[in-house]
Amino acid sequence: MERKRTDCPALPPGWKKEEVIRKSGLSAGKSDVYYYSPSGKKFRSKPQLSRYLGNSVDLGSFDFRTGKMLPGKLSKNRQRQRHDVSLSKGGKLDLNTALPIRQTASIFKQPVTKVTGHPGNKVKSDLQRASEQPRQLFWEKRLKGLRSSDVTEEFLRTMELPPGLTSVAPDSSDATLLSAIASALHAGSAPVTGQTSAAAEKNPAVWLNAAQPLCRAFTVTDQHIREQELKVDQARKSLEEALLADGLARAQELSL
DNA sequence: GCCACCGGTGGC
DNA sequence: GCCACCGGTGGC
Repeated sequence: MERKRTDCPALPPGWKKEEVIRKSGLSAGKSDVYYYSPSGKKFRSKPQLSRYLGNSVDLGSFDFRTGKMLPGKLSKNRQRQRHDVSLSKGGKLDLNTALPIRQTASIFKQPVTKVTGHPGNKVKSDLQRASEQPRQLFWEKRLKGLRSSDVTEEFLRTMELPPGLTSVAPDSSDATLLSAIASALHAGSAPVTGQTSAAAEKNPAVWLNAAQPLCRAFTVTDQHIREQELKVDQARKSLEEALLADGLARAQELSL
């Protein structure tokens, strides 16, 4: 019979795809496609597969019949997906933007792992470094075009960056740089210093400091600090005045 | 009771 | 008109 269970390139090892040709009836000659999970569960439609995998997996561009990811096939779900790129329904970090992620043509997100324990490896290993996750060079480029919005889906106003901050990434806008710096501040506890090696621009594969955003090194002067202090001071004064006015208004309301 | 298999149909 | 999806059932 025409019964071939094959590996499926878009699915992890263990998943099988099967195509069964109909032998009789009005639909003889047509075929049905089934998938089998590693545990042996049979799937006969994309919705069924989707339900099983949960909403953390995007099957939008997965073609059930061929078993491949079709780049041109972005479903109507696309609009929705743009809004919650980094947070899945449960509020957990979605690996789609929790980096680094291997960019393969698989419906499953595959985190990058760093292998340091090759047998026979004579190189002295640095235990500190071995424990840290590798990061993909220029991953910040994937922040491009993403903007924050409020609950009404209205775009929020973005901040202006000080003129001293410039990007080392090719083809990078101010907005992307802002996202990259914000990500660095949010994701790590280390201070953001930017790329301190000038060689990073010429040969990023060797010299780029992946722990730092794609931002040229900058210096913070006493002047900068004073300006920032002034801003905070002004903000505090404004707040004080607002609270005072509010308190007066309430008091007046009560005495009426 | 299970499931391989084909029919029927809703949505495009 | 096509076909993805799923209901239904005959055979085991």
